[in-house]
Amino acid sequence: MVDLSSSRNNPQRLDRVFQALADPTRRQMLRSLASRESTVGELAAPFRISLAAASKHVKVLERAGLVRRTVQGRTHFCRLDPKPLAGAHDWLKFYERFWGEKLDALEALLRHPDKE
Amino acid sequence: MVDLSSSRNNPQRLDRVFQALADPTRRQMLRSLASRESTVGELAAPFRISLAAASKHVKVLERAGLVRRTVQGRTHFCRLDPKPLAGAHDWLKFYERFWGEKLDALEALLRHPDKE
DNA sequence: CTGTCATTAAACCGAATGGTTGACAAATGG
DNA sequence: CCATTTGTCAACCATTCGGTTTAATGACAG
Repeated sequence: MVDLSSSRNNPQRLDRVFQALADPTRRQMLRSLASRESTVGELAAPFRISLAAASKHVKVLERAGLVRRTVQGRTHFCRLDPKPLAGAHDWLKFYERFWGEKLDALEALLRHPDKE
Repeated sequence: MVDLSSSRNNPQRLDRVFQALADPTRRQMLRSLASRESTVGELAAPFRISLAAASKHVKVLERAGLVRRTVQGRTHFCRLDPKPLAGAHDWLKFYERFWGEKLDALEALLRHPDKE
């Protein structure tokens, strides 16, 4: 029995992941979490936003499965869960062949079609 | 002079790309465009949405730099421009080491071609 | 008990999103 | 000329987003 909700190929999960990545604040938070586990307050610190706003961002990342949280007393420790990123990476990988060197030739051909 | 708006590392562009990818309809449109250049009507056909809605989706993809359009008479031909996807791919590549090391058997099993 | 600290919850705001409908423009074809 | 096709635009609607402020929860320190 496969856990579809956490599958790399679950399109709904992909929606949430890509949407989570669509915000620079959240992307920067992920970068920060890549180097060290942090509390919500630490994640909020680099930004000129309220703690409540940062808390919302963390929740979005959590909903996308990119962050896991462990509550210890009154502080919430967040750590990166990279697995959903692999799903996004896989999705993009399909298009890898299109941006290679060969594309330029194809593009030139499409732009200047001297024959059919 | 560097064209920042089309740079792979332009964060604003990355915002728009990830946001464009956060919708399953648009992802499917990109898939379709990967195999063949299509008109807006052709892109809209597989979905139960109005042509106007599809037109909006195409515009979002265009704003993200993922689709280029050439108008020929009354029909608009859209084709994939994959370069911004390379930027997104690059961003994700940074995190590859986080999931690459700990790929267990189950995850390898789930690593199948996209069904989307 | 009483504060203070870390964080979420709730209510609100303006802007964006994804969808609709109806009107419009322009090219095509009788 | 007239109708149809292709697509956009404008207005509208409900929902979501990213932000705020103010309140509430809950854990530690006196």
